[in-house]
Amino acid sequence: MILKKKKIFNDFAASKGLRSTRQRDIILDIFLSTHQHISVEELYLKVKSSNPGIGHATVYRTLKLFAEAGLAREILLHDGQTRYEHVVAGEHHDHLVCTGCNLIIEFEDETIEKLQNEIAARHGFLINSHKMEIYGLCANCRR
Amino acid sequence: MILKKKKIFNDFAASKGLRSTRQRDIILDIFLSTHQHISVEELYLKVKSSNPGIGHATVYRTLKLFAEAGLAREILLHDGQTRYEHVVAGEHHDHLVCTGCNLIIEFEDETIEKLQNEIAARHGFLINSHKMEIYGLCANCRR
DNA sequence: TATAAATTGAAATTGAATATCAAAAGCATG
DNA sequence: CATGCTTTTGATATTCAATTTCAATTTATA
Ligand SMILES: [Mn+2]
Ligand SMILES: [Mn+2]
Ligand SMILES: [Zn+2]
Ligand SMILES: [Zn+2]
Repeated sequence: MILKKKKIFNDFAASKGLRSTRQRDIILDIFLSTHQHISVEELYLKVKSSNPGIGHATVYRTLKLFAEAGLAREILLHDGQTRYEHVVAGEHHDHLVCTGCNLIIEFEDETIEKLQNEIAARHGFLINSHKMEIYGLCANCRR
Repeated sequence: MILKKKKIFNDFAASKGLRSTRQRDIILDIFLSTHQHISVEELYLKVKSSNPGIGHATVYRTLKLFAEAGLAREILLHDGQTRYEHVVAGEHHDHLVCTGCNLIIEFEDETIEKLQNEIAARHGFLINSHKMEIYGLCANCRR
């Protein structure tokens, strides 16, 4: 799985004429070792702890490349921090976000996706992406 | 319609013990005269053109009050600018956003709303709000 | 190895949004 | 309509994420 993702990035890099660098390898390794929805700052700190030399700008730049390569998806919730999550080929999901404890639950709903497509078609839109987030309180935070 | 909205704000202000100020009246008038999805900066410039004395901070503060009063809804699209739209009592809609020309089309879909409620309930969530945006190219921008 | 081009990272900059705080304005009271 | 207290305002500073800059370093290719 991890190897496959590395291959995806290498192929992307090759197709774009990007050079292979130690920094990108490290950042990719660490990104792949994390769980979902990590903020750039969190990842930067993780990277820095084992590789103090790697800079802020490089982490930002590299995560954008991962998104472009299809490895990562950028998600903007309501906390002013850009987060990235892992893309699983052929899968899509949206988010339930607890405003109490920041818990994020993923869900997918085919009917909603289909309706979205219909709505876009009805208005002549060619869909590129969509975002859907439901904000509220999770079971724990309700009481 | 406009009078009704002004009353809503006045009642809100009264209930909160807020004072009535020239600035808030002006900003409300101008907000109510605009169309949907205006950014804070856009509104600020509009306000300043007829009332050069009114400051940046006051516009930000006042728009937050409008949202709190239920007159306005804050919307965060993918351009880093907070926008506000008019709230129509009892109505809700989501957005189709053209990444080519920034056209925004509003839509509502009861089935989607119902499914969202079901999903939240299934996970024990108490919904506070949700956002759903579909990004793509509008009919014009497609060609 | 030499050369050209891409990459990096410290530091500066940007841009939206908020905080600060002295001055001004609103409001209740006599 | 003056007094005194509280809220509001707005110029300015500050914050914070993110981007830009650019000299130095690294990579790829010959
Ligand atoms: Mn997710
Ligand atoms: Mn709208
Ligand atoms: Zn929670
Ligand atoms: Zn368009």
